[in-house]
Amino acid sequence: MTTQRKAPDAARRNEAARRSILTAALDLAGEVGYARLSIEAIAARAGAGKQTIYRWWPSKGAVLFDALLMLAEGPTDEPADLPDTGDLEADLKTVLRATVAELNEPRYSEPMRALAIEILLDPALAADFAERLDEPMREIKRRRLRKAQRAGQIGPGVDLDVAVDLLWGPLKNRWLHREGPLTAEYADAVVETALDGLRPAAE
Amino acid sequence: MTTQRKAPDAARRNEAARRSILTAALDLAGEVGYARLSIEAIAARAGAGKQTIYRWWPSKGAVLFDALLMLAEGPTDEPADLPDTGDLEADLKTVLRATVAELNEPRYSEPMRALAIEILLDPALAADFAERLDEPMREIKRRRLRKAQRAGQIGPGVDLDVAVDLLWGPLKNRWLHREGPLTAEYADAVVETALDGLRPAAE
DNA sequence: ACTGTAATACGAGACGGTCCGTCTCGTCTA
DNA sequence: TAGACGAGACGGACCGTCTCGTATTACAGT
Repeated sequence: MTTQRKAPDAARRNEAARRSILTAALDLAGEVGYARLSIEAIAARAGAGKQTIYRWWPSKGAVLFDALLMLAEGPTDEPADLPDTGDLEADLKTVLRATVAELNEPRYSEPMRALAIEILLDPALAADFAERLDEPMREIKRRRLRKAQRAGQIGPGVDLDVAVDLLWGPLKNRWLHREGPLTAEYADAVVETALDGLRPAAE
Repeated sequence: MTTQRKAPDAARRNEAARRSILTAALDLAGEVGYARLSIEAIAARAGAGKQTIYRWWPSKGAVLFDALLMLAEGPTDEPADLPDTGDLEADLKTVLRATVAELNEPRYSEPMRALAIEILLDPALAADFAERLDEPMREIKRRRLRKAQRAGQIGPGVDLDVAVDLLWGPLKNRWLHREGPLTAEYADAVVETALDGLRPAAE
């Protein structure tokens, strides 16, 4: 008794169909938003049968996930490491400003928002996303902060996970909940306030 | 030509039906989660007709919103102001620990999560929520921080909106995205780190 | 290398199911 | 007597599964 009902043959997979499905998912997510995004519409737009989608992806969210991975695989791959010029504040501003720019780009932002919402609804997708993208990204951030901590630019008692939450969390919130405009100035203010703290500078 | 098709007569409203619908919504949200929460199920559970729901609420999210307001209207009403003992750090820890406790209470947390998700999908509900709950709450937080700033416990150059984001944002993120356990210790660490900043204490 | 055959992914869409939001009913109440 | 109420029928949108006939692929055996 196998748990798998069917194991589709990856060697026979139609690459053109895969690409047109992912592209259709991205386009539709950008055009109609998450609430009106349906697998039927994706299949119709892609000129694909619904079964082709269900054969290769377990859920709508998984399609979106792969679609965004395809979009991210641009010219160069692997973000590897965060910049380290020795100036922590400048480096963080560079990174967060880049994030702001990306989140203001509808081509990325709308499908990403759709994925974020789907993740809230689907624990299996959440686990997959956390393992394949979120946790690796967090480790990259943690690594940059750890170097800064060793260099004495971050206090020795600071929990680096809390530090990551403080730096990237506010941006994520503003973006997902559309709480306010996402600007480079806001990113800078977050970095400065997180680094210096709320208390006035000690004399 | 009126925009309103019908204006139901509030004076004739059945209070028992209203309460049983809101209670059913809360119970179902807690039992099956947002993904499986349907208006049909709420009506069935409440022993109400679907039309009764559609007559008084514009959307599923609006029902949840009212249900949570009903739940919050406990013994005493009006949270009014955040505590001010003069010790900003202690006061913030008190408040955030209370928030943590509330968010760990399934009776509040599950319907709240359902509402949070619905808000992401429904701009009209988002606007309503922001106006009636989120912005007033933010103003209360801002007011407490402003007092601290005047008392010299927060730097004069600090943007209080950014400060609110730094203090409450990480908690909200952990809760909504289930990124990690929501503990009093985490709340304390956020307060300490946000107040002191990431940089080592100046000598 | 060439070609025949079996396997299987593919596009298309039918199917029963759930839930949507609207619409009648007949009843009950203010 | 007007209007809210419980109940549920209705058409429509998608869901996820299934069954077609077609097209493509892997793997023979010569």
